[in-house]
Amino acid sequence: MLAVAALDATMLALADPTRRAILSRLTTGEARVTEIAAPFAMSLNAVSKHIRMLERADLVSRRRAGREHYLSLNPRPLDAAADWIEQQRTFWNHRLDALERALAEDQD
Amino acid sequence: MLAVAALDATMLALADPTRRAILSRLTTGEARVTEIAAPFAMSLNAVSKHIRMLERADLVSRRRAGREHYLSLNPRPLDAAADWIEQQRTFWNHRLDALERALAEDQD
DNA sequence: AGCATATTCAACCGTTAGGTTGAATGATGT
DNA sequence: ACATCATTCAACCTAACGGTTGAATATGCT
Repeated sequence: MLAVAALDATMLALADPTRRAILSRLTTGEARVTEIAAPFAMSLNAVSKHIRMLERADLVSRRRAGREHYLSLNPRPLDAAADWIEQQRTFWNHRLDALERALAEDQD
Repeated sequence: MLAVAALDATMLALADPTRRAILSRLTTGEARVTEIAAPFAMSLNAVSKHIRMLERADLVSRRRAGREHYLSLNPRPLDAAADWIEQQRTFWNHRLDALERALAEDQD
């Protein structure tokens, strides 16, 4: 139950291109909210909200240093997302293998 | 441009748990709309809409046989999604390596 | 103390997601 | 021809998303 809900939150967080860009930015290392917001053609507030969603999905964590908030990436939830996709491909390939075998039998 | 938009559509389609369940179902092979809808506690119409979104993301394609529509999985767009996630992890690890080297230097 | 900076909170707005119900379309079977 | 089955279309609803602006909060600087 909890694992499923966690994947839901992760996938939802990844659905938005701005949030994906924020995560990419954070692979380089920590950054403050203002720094993260700078490249985007939207208000600081909008970016702040995106960051909050990333925190809810536990993809980002926050370290307060006075008035500055340093965000950092937490890549662990990405594992479950990658696993899900990998599973789909695995099952898909199994099915294709079965199809191939069936076709081979037809030729006999 | 197009590649980015395609990833957007894929990620958006994957964001919903019902749609992910539909994709999982389709790894087994083709299925009709009614069959796909059966397990879900929602109307056929709702599932039909989800399927349309999956088609828009090119994750599912449709073969009409009389009044029955057979859906099948197209896993190719998943590659880009998996690649994106893998990139994040790669960059993240590079950054950690750099950190380790920095710490090692500090000890000299 | 007073001003500037970093960030969030709160209220609002337009669009879309996700669902419903009811009617329309189109193919099947008798 | 007719009733049934498979699916979509259309209209509607509510909640959430993604954005805005303006005020609040808290820290830092001089």
